[in-house]
Amino acid sequence: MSRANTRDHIVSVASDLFYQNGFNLTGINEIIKEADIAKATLYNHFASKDEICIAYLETMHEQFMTDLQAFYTARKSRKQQVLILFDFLKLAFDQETFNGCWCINIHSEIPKEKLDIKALIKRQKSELISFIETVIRSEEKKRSVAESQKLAKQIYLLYEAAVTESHLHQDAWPIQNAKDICKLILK
Amino acid sequence: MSRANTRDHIVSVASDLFYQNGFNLTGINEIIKEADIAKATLYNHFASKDEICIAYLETMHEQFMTDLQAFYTARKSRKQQVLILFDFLKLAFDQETFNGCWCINIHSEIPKEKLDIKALIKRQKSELISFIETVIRSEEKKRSVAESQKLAKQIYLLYEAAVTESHLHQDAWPIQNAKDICKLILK
DNA sequence: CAGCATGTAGACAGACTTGTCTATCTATGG
DNA sequence: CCATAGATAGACAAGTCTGTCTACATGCTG
Repeated sequence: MSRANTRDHIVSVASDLFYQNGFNLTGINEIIKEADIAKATLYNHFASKDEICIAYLETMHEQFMTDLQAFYTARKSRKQQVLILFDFLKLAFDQETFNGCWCINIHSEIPKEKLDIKALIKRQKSELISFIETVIRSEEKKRSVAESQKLAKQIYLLYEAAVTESHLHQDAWPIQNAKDICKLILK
Repeated sequence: MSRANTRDHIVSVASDLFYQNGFNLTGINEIIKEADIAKATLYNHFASKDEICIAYLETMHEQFMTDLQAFYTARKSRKQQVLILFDFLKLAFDQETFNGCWCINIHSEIPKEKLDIKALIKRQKSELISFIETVIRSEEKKRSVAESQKLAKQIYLLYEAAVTESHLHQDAWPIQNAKDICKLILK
């Protein structure tokens, strides 16, 4: 591991630990041990555990949006493109590392007073809604701006439910059902 | 506080703390302080913090189902009865103490290995699905068993999304949108 | 090669965690 | 009233947490 990548390495290791075990149940000492770095190194890169949390959210989100975009782009010839959202989720669900929505997990764990983190999560969710809206508007069926925005929000809700509930129930039925509903509201 | 109610009192105090501040961020010492009891008293009633958690989930669920049933029973003359689910949620959302879904919060916080707690949450969610199914089947429109079950699951997903996302976004739009979708799928 | 930015090991501080335990007190019910 | 179940205050144990700090080492770049 070169020094140029130390920060990324820390975020990567912390991300895995946070996502699998939870933020509060992952201690600083575990991160440095897993990352094989000194504590001072960690604190050279991050002022606090909360900053690592923010880096975690940012990194996960960026990767997620990048992967989703690529998934979408590779399937641009299909009808009802937005349904790929659920196919994308199904692939994630089938991974052994799937542990639900990291944003929801963090949101459940952190104190209410951590407004910066909560605001970040909201922004990221809004970006997802915007992506969905973009996909919808790219389809043949023309809708008004208001319609598209409402539809995007509704599809977002379905997607979010599918993520959280497939994890909670340890089953894919929420994904399939959410997709079925999505087909209905697209008509 | 009479001794007959000590256990209930502990659960009540712990429930508020867990729901507002999170399970992991609420310590035993805080519970005994808030409940104004001795530590030995707490451990006389519960073998561990996990047992308090289970009592918390059971108590919250029981209260929730009781309240929901009452809410439903008081409105049995309306069409599309199942939509009251979202009205019920809106009332909860408007409470200052609203903090999302306690099951989801706990589910996000506890280690994967706590299979008993996860199983309990699943059972409780299944009870909610069953309730929704009962409501659906009581309506004029006749559906097959399979149809009712699928619809119940779909409405459940909408409800769950509405709870979690209204909390996350600190806004009621997820509730309204979920309700709109529900109207659509009921046709 | 040399200087310096960054990394190291790990001690330290102060706080907190969950659960165990003791001697004594108190509320309840017969 | 009396016996007992349950409550009390709080010490104790062993561990963990986050963040600070020191003296030294090492990798990188000019």
